[in-house]
Amino acid sequence: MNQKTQKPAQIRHALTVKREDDFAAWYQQVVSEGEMAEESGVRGCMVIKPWGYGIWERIQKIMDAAIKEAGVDNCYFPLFIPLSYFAKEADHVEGFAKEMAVVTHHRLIADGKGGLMPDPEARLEEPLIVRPTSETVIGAAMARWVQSWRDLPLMVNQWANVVRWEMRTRMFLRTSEFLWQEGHTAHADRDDAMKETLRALEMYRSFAENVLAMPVVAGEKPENERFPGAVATYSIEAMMQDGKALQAGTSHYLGTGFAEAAGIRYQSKEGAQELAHTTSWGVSTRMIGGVIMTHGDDDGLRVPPAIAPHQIIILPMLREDDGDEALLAYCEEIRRELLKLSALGEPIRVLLDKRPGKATQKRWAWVKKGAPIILEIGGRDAAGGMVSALRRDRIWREDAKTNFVGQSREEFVAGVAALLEDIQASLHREATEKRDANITRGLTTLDQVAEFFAEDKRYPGWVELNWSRPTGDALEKVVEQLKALKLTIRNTALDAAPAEGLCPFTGEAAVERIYVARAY
RNA sequence: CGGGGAGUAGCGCAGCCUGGUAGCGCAUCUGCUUUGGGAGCAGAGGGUCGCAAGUUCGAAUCUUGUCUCCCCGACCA
Repeated sequence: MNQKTQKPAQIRHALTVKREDDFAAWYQQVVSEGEMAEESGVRGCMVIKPWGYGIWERIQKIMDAAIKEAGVDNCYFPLFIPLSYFAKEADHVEGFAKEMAVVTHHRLIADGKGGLMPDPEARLEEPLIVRPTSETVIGAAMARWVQSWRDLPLMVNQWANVVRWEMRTRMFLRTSEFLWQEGHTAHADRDDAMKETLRALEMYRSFAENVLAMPVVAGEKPENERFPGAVATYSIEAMMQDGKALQAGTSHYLGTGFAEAAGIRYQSKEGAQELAHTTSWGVSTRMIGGVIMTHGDDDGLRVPPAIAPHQIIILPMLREDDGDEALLAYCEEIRRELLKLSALGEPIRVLLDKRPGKATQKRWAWVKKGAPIILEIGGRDAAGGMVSALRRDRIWREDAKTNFVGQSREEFVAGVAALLEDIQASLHREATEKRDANITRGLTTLDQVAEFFAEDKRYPGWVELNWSRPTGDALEKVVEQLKALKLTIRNTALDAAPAEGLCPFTGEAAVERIYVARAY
C-alpha cells in the first residue's frame, strides 16, 4: 500500500450533467441553472428570464446600431396579418401554411360549465394569422410607399416577435414564439438587391464573430433549403460543441416574386413601370442558443464580455458582523472606479451583488450564468487594498481548485479592460480552433461520407465536399441520400477555395464546395 | 403529428404494481459553532401529488380524458 499516492484532485463541476455524457440534457441544464429561460405552460413558448433577456438586449443594441449604420430605419408592423395578404405568394404559402396560428374570433362567452369559449356569434369575417414573418404586410406597405425610382432603395427593419407552430421545440433553438429582427428592402434592380442581401449577410458574419465570439461560415444555401419564395438564400452557419451545425442568421434575395404579389412597382427614369427587387434578412433569439452551445462548459454558460449584461460581478464576502460596512464601502469604491472605464468600445458593466447570502453560493450561481469576471472581496482584501479575481473562461487550476488570482486593486483596475478583451478574444479563438479541428475534407465518395458519419462517432463535425450543384430531381435524390444519414447540406462558403475534382453524388465535375453536417 | 418516456416542495428523486390521507437528498429559514474559498451540528418551514372526470367508505396510487415537458421519427426561413 503506497500511502503517498494521492488520488488526483477531482474537479467538482457546477453542473450535474457533462456535455460529453448527454449534450441535450446538458443544454437544458445550462438554460435552467444559468437562469436564462423557463417553461411557460404554453406549448413551445418560453419565459425569458432577466439574464437571458439581458443578453438579448445586448444583441439588440449592437445589431440595431449596425442596421442603422447601413441606412435602414426601424418601424413596426402589426402582429396580425389578414389571411388574404398571406395567400398572395404561392411558394410562401406552401412553406408556412402548416405552422400557422390563426385568430378566428374576437369575443369570449361563458361555456355554461364554468369556463369560457369563443363566442360563435363573434367569428371574424376574415381570419387573421399571427405573423410567422412579415414579407406580406411589409410588401403591402411598400407597394404604397414606392412610386418612383427616387423612392428606392426602401429599407426598413423591425424588432418583433413571430409565431410558427412548431412540432418539436427546444429552448432558444426552436420555439413556437421567438424574438427577432427582420429587415426588408426594395431595390430598383437585381444587382442592388443582391448587394444588400450580401451586405446583411456580412453584417451577421461580423456580428457573430466579433460580438458573439462565434465562428461562422457565411455562404449560400442549396436550392432545397431556400426560404419559401426566395430566389437565393444565404446563411451563417456555426458549429456547436456536439459537432452539429446551427443556422444562426439568414439573408434572402427575393427577386421580384414578392413585389409582384404585393404590387411593389415604380416608374423608372425612362418612364416604364418596373417591379422592385426585394430582400429580407433576420437573426433571432436562436443566436442565444448558439452562444450557449458554442461557449458553454461543464460549469454552465460562458458569456462573451461583449454581450454579458454584467461583465464584472463584485461579490463581497459578507459575514454579517461589524466588518461588513467597511467591506461594502470598499466594494462600492471599486465599482465606481470600474464604471469610469471602457472595454470593447463601451463603458464597463459592473454589478455589486450585495444581496445577503454566502459569497460562495452566489459565486457558483454567477459561474453557471457565465459572468465573465467574478471579483470576490473579503475583509482582508479591503484592509490591504487587494482583490481576488476569477475569469470565467478559466476557472480551474491544475490542483482542481478555483483559479482566483489575488492582486492589488490598482493592478486589477489597470488591467481590467485588457482582461475583458482577452476573454472575448480567447473565447473566439477557442471556438475557432474547435471548429477547424472538426471540419473534414478530402472525402470523395458517398460511402466514405456514410462511414464518416457512422453511429459510433458521436461528434463527427462537418464535412466539406465537392459539389456539382445538381438541381431538380438530381438534387432531390442527393437530399434523400443525405437524409438517410441524417445529414443536410449547410451552405457553400462565399470565400471557399475553387473546387477541383468530381462531385461525390453525381460524378460530374465539381463547381463549388459544400458543407454537409447534422444540424439543429 | 406518429412511437416511447415523464409530470409528487425551488432543484433532483422515492412512494404507485399490492388504494388507508406524503417522504428523502440538496436548497431555504432559525440557533449555536465555524470563517479566505462550493462549512458543521441541531431544529424548523414549505406540497390542492400537472389538470379534470370516473371507480371507491377512502385515490399520489386504479380507469378515462386533457395539458405540458423530454427522447426518436416526420416536419422545420
